[in-house]
Amino acid sequence: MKPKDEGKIDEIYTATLALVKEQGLAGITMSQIARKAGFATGTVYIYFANKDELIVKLFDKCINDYTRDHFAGYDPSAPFKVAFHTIWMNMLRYSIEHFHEMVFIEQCFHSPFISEATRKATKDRLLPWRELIERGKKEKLIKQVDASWIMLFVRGSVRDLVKHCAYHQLKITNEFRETMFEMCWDGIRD
Amino acid sequence: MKPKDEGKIDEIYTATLALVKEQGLAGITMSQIARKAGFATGTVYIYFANKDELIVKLFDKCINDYTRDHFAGYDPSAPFKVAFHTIWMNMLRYSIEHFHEMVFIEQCFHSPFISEATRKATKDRLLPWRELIERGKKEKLIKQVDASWIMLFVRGSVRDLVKHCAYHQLKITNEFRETMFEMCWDGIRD
Amino acid sequence: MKPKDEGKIDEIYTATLALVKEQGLAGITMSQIARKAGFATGTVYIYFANKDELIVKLFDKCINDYTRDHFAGYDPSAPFKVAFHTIWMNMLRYSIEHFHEMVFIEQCFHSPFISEATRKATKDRLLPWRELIERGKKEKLIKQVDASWIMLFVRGSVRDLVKHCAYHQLKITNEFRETMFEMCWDGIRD
Amino acid sequence: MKPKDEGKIDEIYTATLALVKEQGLAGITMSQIARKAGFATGTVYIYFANKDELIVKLFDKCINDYTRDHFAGYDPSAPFKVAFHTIWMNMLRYSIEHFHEMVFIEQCFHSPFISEATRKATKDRLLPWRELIERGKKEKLIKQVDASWIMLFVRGSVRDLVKHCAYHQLKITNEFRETMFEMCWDGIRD
DNA sequence: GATGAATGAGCCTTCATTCAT
DNA sequence: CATGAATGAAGGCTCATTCAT
Repeated sequence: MKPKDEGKIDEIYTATLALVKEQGLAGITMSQIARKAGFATGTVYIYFANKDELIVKLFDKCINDYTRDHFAGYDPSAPFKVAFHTIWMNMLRYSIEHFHEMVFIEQCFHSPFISEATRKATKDRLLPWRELIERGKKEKLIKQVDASWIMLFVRGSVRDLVKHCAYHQLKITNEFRETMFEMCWDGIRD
Repeated sequence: MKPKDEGKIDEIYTATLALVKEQGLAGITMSQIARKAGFATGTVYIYFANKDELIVKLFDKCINDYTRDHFAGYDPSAPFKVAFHTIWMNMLRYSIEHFHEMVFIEQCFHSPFISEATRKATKDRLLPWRELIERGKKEKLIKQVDASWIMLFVRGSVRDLVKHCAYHQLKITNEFRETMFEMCWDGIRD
Repeated sequence: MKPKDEGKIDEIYTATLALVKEQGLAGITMSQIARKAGFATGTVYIYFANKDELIVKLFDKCINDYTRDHFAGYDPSAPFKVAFHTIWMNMLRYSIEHFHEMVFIEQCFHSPFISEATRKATKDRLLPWRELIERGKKEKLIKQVDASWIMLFVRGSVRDLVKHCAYHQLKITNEFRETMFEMCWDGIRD
Repeated sequence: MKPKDEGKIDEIYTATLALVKEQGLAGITMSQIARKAGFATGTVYIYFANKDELIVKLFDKCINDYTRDHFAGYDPSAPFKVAFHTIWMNMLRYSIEHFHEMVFIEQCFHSPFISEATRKATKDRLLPWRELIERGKKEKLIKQVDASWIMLFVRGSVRDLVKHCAYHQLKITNEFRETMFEMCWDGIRD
């Protein structure tokens, strides 16, 4: 008996992400995905009930990875700026290494695939990040501004920088990283 | 093709933008657009040769408006920070008042509708903005960082802030505007 | 403007019935139906939301016609045997002239298309027929047997006779009609 | 192909008949059959080359049983009415005890599975039944009517009565049997 | 010009059949 | 033999586009 090969799920995910990056959510087809992943159309339906489920499950996985990666090596007891730096760099790294995922998540937010509920659930996963910002405010290290605004300010700038680099095939140097970090930091510090 | 009723084009545009905001580029259909605009499917084809042309023309119009609006009331001979403030506020205002357009542009960037050439042509239109940044660098008012990075840093943060406000139906107060401006400004100033 | 041509519905029905007679409900396809009716596949979907709806609506129409036709020229105040004769002949005529419909109804009864509720609703429509049988019993003209059994005895024999004739392309003469009627009548009379 | 486990064939048959009764020939799938029979899809293909063969062989088996059962305990030398009674009761018993088979046979007649030839071959198997009818005519015990008509008259009424009982879960009493027999008999006797 | 019915190519999905284990 | 994952042809349905009114 041939057991279900769960590894195929990742191949399907990878193929989907690549196609969405190239063509957007509009216009990708199940047969394209299957072809790119290297098997027959029907095979995709062994692992996913339908296109919708494939997109939604991939979305969930991406959101999971995205939020989890923020906190790699994060030590909440470290000094604020150190902790902030850790998360900021994680955010940057994820965006660079998972550019396809970033694009996919963005496209999903305005699509018939993702429900309002899913959209809203996403932000709860970044609670420790929000708490860190609040701590920074309490320690008078950063501006007394609504934490959401700080978070968005940081994420928005990171995202557009990464996109730019991705589109223009720029290598992202350590110098770039630190320069960008300084800009963010200067923007929010008290 | 010289249609009598030029206003219909705008109604088609408005309908399209609203639908894309709700459902993304994926899943909008010509008949949906027509219905939302208030006329028959065939009518859309009197004003646009096909779906592709509709999307591309709307994209062009959006990019045009977007870039043009940056420079409303912009006086290149004003002091740097004043000029920068003008453009920054224009950018913010556009993003707020034309949220649908912003979403649409974003979705188009990863879609089969927009070619690589179109994508790249966009940035030429912001030349005066780039020149202003270069001037700020020369006047040692802002950091000695690649102008593109400054531009992206600014735009990215503005975009995510506006998105957040749009999704959460937050009113955007003058206090908010100035606070955000301060963050951007502190981020880039020397 | 091209108005919806309701006549197309009948053409679709006719095509469907012919195909079901030839191939059974199993194996008829929407494109076959469309081709036989003489238009494109998509056209069928202008008049019916999906295959299911097409089958169910056709089934309803057939049941309607079938039951209605029983009572053509039926005079409840006529002597029992005359009234019975009228309905019996109507039943026979319908089965002969609407052989396709008969086959279709039969196939639907054991199909995923027809619900239990629909199945049960059908028999209510033959109430006057049942009442006539009850009257015959009261007048001691026919056997004191459950009315359903009488009805089924009659319908079953008629159906199989008609099927036989249809399959063997036999002409149905008046002599045949009267002979068959006599058999039925002798079977149930007291 | 000499499969070890001949019993599996019967399980496949039983599963198929049950499914056809529930859903009709339309809409039954090989995997449904396999699941209902209790093994894997591929297993069915060890015993039958394909779906077509499965249906046709089952059809043949059903027709065989059906016709064979007519003549259980049948003594051609018995008086006509006794012999007729025997066969009539056999026919009724089969229809009751093999209701699924009856439905299946009926569905097959209008399906792409059964050829015209198969359809016609069926009736040859009832030759002794036809001969008995002819004998009854010669003995002036029954009406001088085409034997086929007599046979169909009898079979049709039996079938619909049984269907009715099956659908309404009625118990079939001996009284019912004899009453029905009387109706048939009165219908055909001279 | 405006309409919306008609068209048919193409997408999602199912399912008969095969085949590696 | 038995299994059920893999395959891909074919069917249901959608939707961009055309065209008769």
